[in-house]
Amino acid sequence: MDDVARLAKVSPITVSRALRKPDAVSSELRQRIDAAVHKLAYVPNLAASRLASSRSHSVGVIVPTLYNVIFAEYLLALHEVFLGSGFQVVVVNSRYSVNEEEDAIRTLVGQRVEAIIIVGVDHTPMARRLLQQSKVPVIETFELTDDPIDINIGLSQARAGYDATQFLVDLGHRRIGFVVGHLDVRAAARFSGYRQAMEHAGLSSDGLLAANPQQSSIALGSAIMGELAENGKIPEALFCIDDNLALGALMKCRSLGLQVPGDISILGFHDLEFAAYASPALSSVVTHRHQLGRLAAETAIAIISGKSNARPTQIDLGYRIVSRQSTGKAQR
Amino acid sequence: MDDVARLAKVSPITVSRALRKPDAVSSELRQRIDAAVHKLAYVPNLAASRLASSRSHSVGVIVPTLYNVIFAEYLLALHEVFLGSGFQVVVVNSRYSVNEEEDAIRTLVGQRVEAIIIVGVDHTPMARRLLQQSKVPVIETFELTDDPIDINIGLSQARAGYDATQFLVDLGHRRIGFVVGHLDVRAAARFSGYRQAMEHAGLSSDGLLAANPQQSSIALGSAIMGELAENGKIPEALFCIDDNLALGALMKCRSLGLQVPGDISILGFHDLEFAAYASPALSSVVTHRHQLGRLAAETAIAIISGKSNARPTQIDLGYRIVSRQSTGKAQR
DNA sequence: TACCAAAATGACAGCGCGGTCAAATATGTT
DNA sequence: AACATATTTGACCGCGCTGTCATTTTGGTA
Repeated sequence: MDDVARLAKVSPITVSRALRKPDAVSSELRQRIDAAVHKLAYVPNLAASRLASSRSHSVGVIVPTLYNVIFAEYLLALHEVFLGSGFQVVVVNSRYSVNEEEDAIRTLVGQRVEAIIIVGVDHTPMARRLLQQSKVPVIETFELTDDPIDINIGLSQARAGYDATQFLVDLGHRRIGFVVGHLDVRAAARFSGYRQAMEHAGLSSDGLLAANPQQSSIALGSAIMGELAENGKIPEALFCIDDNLALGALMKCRSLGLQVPGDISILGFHDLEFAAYASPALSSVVTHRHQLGRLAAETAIAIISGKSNARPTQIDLGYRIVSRQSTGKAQR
Repeated sequence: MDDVARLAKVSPITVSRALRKPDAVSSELRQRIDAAVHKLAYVPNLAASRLASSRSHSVGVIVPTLYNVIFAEYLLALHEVFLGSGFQVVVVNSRYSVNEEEDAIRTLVGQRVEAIIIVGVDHTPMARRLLQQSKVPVIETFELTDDPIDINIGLSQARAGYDATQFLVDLGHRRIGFVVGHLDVRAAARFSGYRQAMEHAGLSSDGLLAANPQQSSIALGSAIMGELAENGKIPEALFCIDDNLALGALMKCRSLGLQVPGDISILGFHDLEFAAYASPALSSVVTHRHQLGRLAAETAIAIISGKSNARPTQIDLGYRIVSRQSTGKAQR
């Protein structure tokens, strides 16, 4: 910065000011300084800036994985809102592990991010403490909890699982399979909803769980469907934990010559972009990832800038079941 | 840090040391310090640490978008390598704009990241200058260039486009359409390869470009195919800029009653995970995103840690065409 | 012209940590 | 016991910037 100041023949502090609040500096000096900055290709040291101002101008986001469109859409929405707000978005992934999540939190708190937006509501005790102690707004997303750290925006995964299952029950299906890859907490919540719905309907869910602890994918859905067929245990309906599994199962059914929804109904989850374009079009449960991301970011900005005096504790964004062609009435 | 030191009855500098190089401190003090750190839930201020040590322990990655599986896979590989290396990965997206890319570079240089890994080889003059002046290793990926800033790992997009087109030509197709959404630089390079191949084969490419400047998606592929059919301009073969468009087109063909590959051959690009599981399985061009990410990260680490004296300038990872069911010999 | 308020500029100190070197302590040798 | 050496701990300063307050300059008014 001294070099720039020397070149522009002003004091270093004026350079600092010209860079941060250009309006506070006369236009003549501003021009001289801009020219010097450009000539030297000077880039301020953010570490020093952050240390001196004790503001990081950044927010932290923790997602379980980057390798899932769900979170990509959510991050996209977050970025859209934060872009132009002057905040840098630091994205860290926890790889579905609460311990890695704790590390991620430590990193973000260490950076003194001004808000932390995190997927999920399950954390290690230390993680909770770090978040609380950091005094920054914390926004837990995707799920709902009775005991939010600060702000909680999401949907009830268990209720969504329940209602999705009920939707299949209402179509007259009795042997309803549950298909899942890696059973993370949210998938587990949906599963418990499924089991409850089955029980309430007086149906047994024994032997109807098709799980395979891998990253959910179209390939995995196809493989699981293949196994079900091989073992001759094809249910009347499948509730797949996400649309990737559902599409994979759908495609496998086609290559096995099974009619969807004639022989088997298939219901996905999340309503990914391709669901409506599959053939037959995939029924699914709409979750509002984009809205979730946008709302989380807007809430964070409102709190940071002190505009939000009465901050809401919890927002339930709900979900919606879309019935397309892949589900139909049971044939008896 | 002073609080921790007081609680552990040692000097602050010893706390600092115990946290950074635990081996340099006697086990008794280390235990006292760890206990104090835990009790206070102390998290060091990274800005101060970075300023004092002039090391950021972070690397910067710039991608055009997070909303594309290609880059998600690439980032996944990068993260895998950097995890446990002690480097934090800072991901910034440039939204396919060289100006936003320049901003992103400024941010990363401002943070004094210790390496910059960037998608693409086209930058503003100032961006090049900032990168060069920053003195950190710069790795340009995904494309190849004659004039790399530092290190360049990728594949020739133009040659891939050429060979993919030639593959369709060799099957006997003459009216080969090119389907693309938003035409970013890499898509443009593939397109130029396509045109060259068509020309060399003595074929006209007039009226065979089906472009729609949106984010490439299954929905878009479906829509574009729908338009082609409506206008009665269905080509014998389609080279789609990526598998999303290809799958969308494929599904649309099915709902239109068009035989693939009987009536029309469809070739995708990137060989996304679902390509092999589509029905008919999608022919595509394999690009090695995972390897690309891994290699970029490994190279970065090698250079930072000074292990790489003779650093390679350019690595060509190539590509490979996989012929599945969606492409077949021209029927005449 | 003298004076005042507002705008523009500058000086100083300190943000919290780590590099460097000095001091203290432990360990081994004769 | 006396000494040399290795190991452990501590003191000091500065990293590069910004908040605060002091000082200077500008423009407007009586």
